[in-house]
Amino acid sequence: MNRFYKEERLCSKKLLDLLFKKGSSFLLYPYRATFVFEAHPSKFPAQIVINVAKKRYKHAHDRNLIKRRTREAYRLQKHTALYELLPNNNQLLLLSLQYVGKEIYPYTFLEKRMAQLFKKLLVQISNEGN
RNA sequence: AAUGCAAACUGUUCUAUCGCUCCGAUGUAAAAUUGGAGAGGAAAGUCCGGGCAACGUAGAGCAUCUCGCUUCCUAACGGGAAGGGGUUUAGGAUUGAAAACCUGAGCCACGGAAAGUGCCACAGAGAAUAUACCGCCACAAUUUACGUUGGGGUAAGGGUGAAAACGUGAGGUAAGAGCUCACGAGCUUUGUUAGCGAUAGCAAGGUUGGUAAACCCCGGGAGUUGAAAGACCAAAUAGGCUAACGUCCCGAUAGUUAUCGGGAUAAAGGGCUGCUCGUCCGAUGUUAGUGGGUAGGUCGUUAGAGGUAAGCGGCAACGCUUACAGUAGAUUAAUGAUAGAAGCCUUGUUAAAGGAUACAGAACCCGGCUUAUAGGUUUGCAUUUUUU
Repeated sequence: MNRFYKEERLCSKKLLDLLFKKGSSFLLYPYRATFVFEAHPSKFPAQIVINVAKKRYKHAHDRNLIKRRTREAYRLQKHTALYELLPNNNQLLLLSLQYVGKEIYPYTFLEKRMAQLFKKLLVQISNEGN
C-alpha cells in the first residue's frame, strides 16, 4: 500500500544538520535533491523532508500547494521506484527535496519529474558506492 | 429595467479511488481494523487594546512615547454608539438676485495661536513693533502758467498674492484712517436661561492674519519582555559534588608487617645530575549515590470577556435572563491528489459547445482596526431608457 508514515519523514534536528553538512546533492529541475546515508535504526529505508523557500514563494497557500503535490508524487512512486531498488545495507537514506522552480507546475508534470529524479538518485548512489 | 459607486451578507456541492493529522473502540503492545472530527471572513498585515506568564516594583518626580469636542458602551482600546461643533455639497423655501433659514448626504488629528519662540515660498512697494510702487492731499522751493523738485501726510482706490490688519454705510478730514457712530461677522471673558455635558439662546465687557501633521504649553495614559513566555520529566557521553573501598603520605602502638588515628586523591615519588632550575616518567582507580543540564518528551494548548436562538431593558453601541448544541489542534508542521457529475457564466430556438471558480492557509487565546477579494444576493445613492 502507498501509505506515508510519520517515520518516513525527517524531523530530527540532528539528522537534518547532518544531511545539510555532509550530504551530496544534484539538481533535477524543479527540484534540488540532497542525500546522505546514516546508520540509524528505522523501519523504513528512507526519510524525506520537502522544502519550499519562503523567499521564493511569499504566500503560505502557494507553498502548501507545492508541498502537497510533491508529497503526493513521492508517496505514489516511492515503493516501486525507490525502496525496492535501494542497496540493502541496513543504512537509512536521508533525502531532502528543495523546490527551486520559478512557477507552480501541475501535478502530472511533477509526477514525471519525480520518476526521473528517482532514477538519477539511484545512479548517484551506485557511483558513490564504487 | 440597465449601468456605475458604496455598504452588508454569502463566498460551491456530491460520488469514486488512493492518502494525511487528532480523538474514541477492538487489540498485552506494535501492526491492523472500525467509527467520528478536521482552516477563514479576513486564518493576512502585526497597527492598537486586553487575558495569561516570567521578571521587576515603598512613594513621588524628571525624561521618553502616546492619546486629545461631549456623554455613554466595553475587560480594555487609538474601537464602537448617540450627540455637539466646523466644513463641503444637493434640494426646498424666500428674493429682482443672493445671504441668513429648513431638510438630506459626505468629510474632520475637533485641547490651546488671548503664555512664549519661530516660520509665512514665488510674486509684490510692503508678510506682522506693518508697508508708500502707482494714486490722493496740503506745505515749501522753482516756474508767467501747465508742471517739476523736495521733505512730509495718507491704506479709501489700482496692482501682487493662499493671505494685505474684520465687512457695509454714514460722520469726519487737506486727503484719509475703528478715528467716531450704526448695523453685521469671527474670537473671547463674565452673568443668566436650557441641557448630565460638549454646546446653544440672550445681555454686558474686551478683542480682530495664518500656522501647533513647527518648537512648545495644558490635561489623560503607559513597568519590561512575549508561547522561542513559562512549568515539569529526562537517555547516552563528558565533566561537578558526596560516601565507601583502593592508593599514597605522616604519627602512635606492637616490632618489620599488622592495628589504630589524622591527612591527601594529585601531590608525594623516581629518572636525566653532586645540588638548584628545567624537563621526562609514573599513579590519578573502582563502586554507589546526587544536583545542574543537552538530545528528546509532557503540560501550557483550546469551554472561551465563546457561539446560536428567544424574551426583557436601552434611540443605539450594548446589557440581563433562559434555553440549546459541543465545534481544528499540527510542531520540518495534517486538513490533500486524481477522475467524473451537478451548480455558476457566455453563445445558442433546442441539442450542445466553450469558459470561469476570487482573496487567500490556523500556530496560546480573545476584542477591534486596516488591507485583499472572482461570482451571487440584498439595501441606499447617481445617471440613462421605457411605461403610466
